[in-house]
Amino acid sequence: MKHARTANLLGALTIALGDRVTETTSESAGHGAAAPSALVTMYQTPGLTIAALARVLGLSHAGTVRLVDRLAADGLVTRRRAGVGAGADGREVALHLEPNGTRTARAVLHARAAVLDAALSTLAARDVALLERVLSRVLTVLSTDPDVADHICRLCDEGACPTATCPVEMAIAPQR
Amino acid sequence: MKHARTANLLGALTIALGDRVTETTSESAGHGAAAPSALVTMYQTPGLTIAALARVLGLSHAGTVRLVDRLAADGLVTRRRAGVGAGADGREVALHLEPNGTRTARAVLHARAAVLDAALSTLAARDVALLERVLSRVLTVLSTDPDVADHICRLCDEGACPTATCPVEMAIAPQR
DNA sequence: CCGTTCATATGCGTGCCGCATACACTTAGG
DNA sequence: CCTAAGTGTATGCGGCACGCATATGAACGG
Repeated sequence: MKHARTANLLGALTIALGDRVTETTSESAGHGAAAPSALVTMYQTPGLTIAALARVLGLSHAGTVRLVDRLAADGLVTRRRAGVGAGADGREVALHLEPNGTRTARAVLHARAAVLDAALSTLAARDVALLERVLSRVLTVLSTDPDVADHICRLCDEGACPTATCPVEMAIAPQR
Repeated sequence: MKHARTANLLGALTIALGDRVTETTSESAGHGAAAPSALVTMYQTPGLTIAALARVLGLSHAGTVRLVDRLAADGLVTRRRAGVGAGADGREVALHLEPNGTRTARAVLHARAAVLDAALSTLAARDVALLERVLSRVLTVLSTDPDVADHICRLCDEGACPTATCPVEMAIAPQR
């Protein structure tokens, strides 16, 4: 415990922001805590299979099936047959957002960004830049393999942080 | 969205650390996600009532009753009659940790600190000091009233961050 | 063809929560 | 006092979301 006080403050911030992000994104999506991540993931990676989505979300396959059921019942998501081309696998399902789902995913990203931006609102520009550097370094430490990386970034806005510059992606790039 | 990339990295860190802290503390406590906070709160504020604990945890009163039921069934917590003195209220219950509960609360705090400290492990001392200052500033912004403050600090280690120096407490001190 | 493997789906049980209500005790009014 | 309102705690009930075990249907090697 080399940095007890800093660690404790970091834990408090994690709770404070985590609560607020979970609350606002769930509300935006009109579903439980897992739905926002699912919508954002499908928004940024259209055509995902159920199994792939389950890995990103850290849910069981069964739980992911039920989650997609709920989102589909709400008209946010559709299951299509995957791979119309040569290597088609009739068992797989390709997940795509409906227009409503796309709007909802954008709303989720917007709600999340609003919470996080507000937290940074009183920092001086220099402090923001320094924080950005430190955050990148910490995220690099936590990104141990591609599965973990996808899980960490399940709610990320790739527009704000392109894959090419994402510290999480760069940390595990050799393992892709 | 003035600081889109920094905000996004902060969100990713919130998810990464939040997941790990929730997982390890729940495992340490041998119960669900709310139990660690409950144990730590009772550890640092012995004799709390159910209503007060419910406010800190952000649960309904009924949910808190059930949570205490589970912890008591496990031999971690006892309900005692509150206020043996003059202003005794026979309806109130004073929550106290059993020896096992105290050990478990310490294990929870240790597990949390281990996760957070590991995240900071590769930072230079200067960067840690900088981060500590920035975190304090951000937490100040998020601490709007005493209820929010108690909720943010529900899993905090007061030994690592005494009330007198806690930015969350200082921000809402005038309202106490 | 036939068995194995794999992706998806479903039956069933569980954990944890909230709402509405009941109960226990306190306090204020007549 | 005795009654009525108020407050802290507890319980009946239902729901959401998840996991485990298993079923269904498609792909592929032999």
